[in-house]
Amino acid sequence: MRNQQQQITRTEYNPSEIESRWMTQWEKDKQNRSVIDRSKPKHYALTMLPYPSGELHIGHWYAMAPSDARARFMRMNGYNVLFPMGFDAFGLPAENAAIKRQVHPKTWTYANIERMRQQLKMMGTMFDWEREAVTSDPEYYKWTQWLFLKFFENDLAYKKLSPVDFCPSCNTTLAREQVVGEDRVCERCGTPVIKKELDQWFFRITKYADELLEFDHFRWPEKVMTMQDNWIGRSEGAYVTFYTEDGDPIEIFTTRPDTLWGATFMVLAPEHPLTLKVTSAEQHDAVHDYIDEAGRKSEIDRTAEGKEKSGVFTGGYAINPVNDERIPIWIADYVLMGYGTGAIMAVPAHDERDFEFARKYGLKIIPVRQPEGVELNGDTMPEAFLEDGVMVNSGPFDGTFSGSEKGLKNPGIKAVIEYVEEKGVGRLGINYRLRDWLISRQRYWGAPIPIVYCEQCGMQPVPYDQLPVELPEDVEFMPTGESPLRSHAGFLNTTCPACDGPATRETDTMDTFMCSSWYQYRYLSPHYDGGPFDPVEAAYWLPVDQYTGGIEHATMHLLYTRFFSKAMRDCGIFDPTVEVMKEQGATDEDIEILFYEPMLALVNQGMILGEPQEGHTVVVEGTFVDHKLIADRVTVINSYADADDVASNGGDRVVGEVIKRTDNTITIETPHRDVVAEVHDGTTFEVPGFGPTAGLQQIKYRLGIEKMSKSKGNVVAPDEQVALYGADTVRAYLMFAFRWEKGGPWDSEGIKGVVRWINDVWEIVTDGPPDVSIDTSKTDRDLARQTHLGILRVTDSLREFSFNTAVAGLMELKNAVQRAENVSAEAWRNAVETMLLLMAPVTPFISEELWHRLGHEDSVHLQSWPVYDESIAAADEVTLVIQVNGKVRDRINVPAGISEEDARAAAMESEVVQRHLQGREPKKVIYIAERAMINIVG
RNA sequence: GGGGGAGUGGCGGAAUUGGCAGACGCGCAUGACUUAGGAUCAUGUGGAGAAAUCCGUGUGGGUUCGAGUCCCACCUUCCCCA
Repeated sequence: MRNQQQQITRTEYNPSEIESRWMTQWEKDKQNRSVIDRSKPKHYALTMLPYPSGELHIGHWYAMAPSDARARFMRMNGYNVLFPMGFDAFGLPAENAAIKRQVHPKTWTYANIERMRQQLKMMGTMFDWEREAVTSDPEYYKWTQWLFLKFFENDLAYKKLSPVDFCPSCNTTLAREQVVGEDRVCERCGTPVIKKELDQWFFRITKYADELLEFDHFRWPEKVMTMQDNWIGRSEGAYVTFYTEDGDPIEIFTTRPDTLWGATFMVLAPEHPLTLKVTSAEQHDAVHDYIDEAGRKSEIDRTAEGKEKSGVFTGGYAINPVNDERIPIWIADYVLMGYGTGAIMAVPAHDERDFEFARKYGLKIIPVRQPEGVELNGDTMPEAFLEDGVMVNSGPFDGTFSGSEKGLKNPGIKAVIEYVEEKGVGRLGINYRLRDWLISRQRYWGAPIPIVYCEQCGMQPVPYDQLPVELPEDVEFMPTGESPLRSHAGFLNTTCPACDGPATRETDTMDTFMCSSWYQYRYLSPHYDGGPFDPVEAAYWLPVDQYTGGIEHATMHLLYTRFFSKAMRDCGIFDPTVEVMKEQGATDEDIEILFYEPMLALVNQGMILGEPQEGHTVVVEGTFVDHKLIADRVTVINSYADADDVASNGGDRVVGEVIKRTDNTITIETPHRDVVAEVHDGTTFEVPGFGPTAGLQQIKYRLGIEKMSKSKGNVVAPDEQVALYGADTVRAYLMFAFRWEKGGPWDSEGIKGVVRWINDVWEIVTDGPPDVSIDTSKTDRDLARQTHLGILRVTDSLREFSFNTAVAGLMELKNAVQRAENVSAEAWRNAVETMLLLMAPVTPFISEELWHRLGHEDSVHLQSWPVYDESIAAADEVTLVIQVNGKVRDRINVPAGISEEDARAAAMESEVVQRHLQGREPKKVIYIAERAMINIVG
């Protein structure tokens, strides 16, 4: 029986009313305003800021809602939490929208921000909106430009003529990582890229390559560190100089100097400056033809594995500096001028590509490393030898061990590098795959690069007091291949800061990755005008303690932001912060942490994919022309059985499931074959619920698990889900449905479990405590025990970002409270209050509402996290699991804390155990007290 | 080709890191209440079997009193880089 009085006050759960009310209240109370409070430990939680594309989609929710739950959890655990939000607002889509819809990029961007900000608030996040930063605000990009100038002053920004990847469709240059796939297409639009020579701005990220390889100071996923490691691609080896017979030096880089004695020929890139010089008269024509041909091929065509390698002998020879052998010089297009030195030494015995090349052109192969006790023969070996071995044919090094391992850790490599250095023919060399960061974009909607060009004084930085260099709003931004700023006279023409003479501005804008490389600092003081951030705020909040976001940023954003923090350090930008820290008595250790890394911990969430769906079952009537059905009428039916209800009009007719849809056809799967039906202007559609407006777009087709996209029609709109179930339910479902790191397809059935859970919680609390008069001491203790087990489970889960098990733990606790019919009001209240506290990070609105309905005045979100008490959680009785030879045979209830002897005695009394022992004496008994398990080996 | 993940019921996933496999939820089944059920409630739900019991975490081997978890080989699959 439930308490009568409480039952009267019971109301239906109405999420939209509750949520809008609390949203307003929290804002009024400034509940989420984070200010410096030195009495508490700080926790800077950060989640990647969105691009303001127009609508907040379910992926944003999936990334942000769990991050928010974690931040709220930390706040209840006594931390002073900063959890800011902003917008990465510069970028190409704004310009595309401008071109397509005749709206100004600024108008479009800021309208989107306005809308998305409201949508974000609906989510119930604890974002401190007073710290919001928008990268396209002049008060933001002023400091982006300021940082550029600092880098420029410190020789970390420079300009050079450089071939760049250019997307002819987006009409812009692309960074290396924005070109994707085997076909080398534009990341954004899929168009194949072309090469273009342009004067470009670069950041000297390669200067930090080694430092960026240090991953000691933070807790990042192994995967991200590996990806960055590969991306930087450090290789240790040697630069060795060969000479042509005419005495011209050819420098090569090799990661395997231990194979120098096996270099039987050299290969130059066709573009190598010495190519023509070494070419003999007889080979002149062949070499010229080859160079022409190579010039027409793309880099991919030239280097793709599996492609047959081609080359031409130049007729020239070089001398191998370690053994004075005369070796032929070839040219081949698989050697690229832009990589390394544009020349290689070829060691066919120990390199697959060189081996293939040597066999094809009948070049000499000399093994210089072989397994012990085996003799390799260059003429007969079937493939290059790449395994561990001992050096041979290598002069002084014969007999030295040389493994397959690369780098200085390999004794053979180390010894040979020392040898060539001593001999003066080579030196230790470290090569990186990482290139300098190209930041120039020939685009309008970005931060202008603050440089002017004066005919008298040359390139001049814009003085700091003239920042920001503002983007003019009245521009023509149709794509021309040049920056639209170039045709804007008011922007372009300026005066030289040095001589006051006429000058022109740099019209390139900065890569938006630059804006997002330092936003974590701007959040601290988005309106501060004394620098990029307020040192007082920075001294307290930095660095970021917990970062969350998508794995897709592993090698771009996350590498760039690390570079930024290190470059900023070297430009002295943190000096004022250090001063403040010192004044406040920070230890050297505290200060050191500031410089480790921008984000100390990182967790990557996965992706929400589209829900698989069956296609509509349809009746299509029309006329067959060849094998194509020209459709006059398409009728959606519930099942095949209903097909007869669709009156026939006498024409051709097909019934089946729609498995595919294009702009003007649908494919129908029938028992016999798949039929393609083409629709025309006169085709009528009958789709239940759509009436006369129904069209081809309303026909659902079969869909597997795929990324959400508008064209596939599998997009889940969070606003609709919120309208249906409330924000708490959507948040909780996203946390419950998958492992956060993994993600998965949306399941509109699966959300029901969360709906039921939330409704049950609402009922339990609004119904009030059970009305009992009998003795409740045992049931009270039971409920308290389960409550504390719940505390343990939810706490551990949230700490570990295991949101799905946190929600599972909350559901278990709800089940326990629901089942507890005979408990005292006090025990009930303890359990329910604890449950609401544990729910607060996950479902902030309903937790707050019910907390207040229990009579509290303070917000649930400002309470302390419940503390687990082991003694309350301990059970009086436990189930002893009895195994015989490792298999579970019996379970018996025994008092908790039973001794090993007693457990053993109890186990041996079990009939089942005796049966399985078949009279044998136990050889051994293993008792695991903490698992209440005993294993009898007999 | 190289590097890194991941394979557990019909499905999403748990499993205290070597100790009761399948928590929690979806779905499903049976029943109840219902004009109705895509609402709600109750019970059940890895497979086989009447039961005792046997089988079971991609496959094959190994270590161990004990393996989803550790080791070796293989298969499948996803991501990243070529």
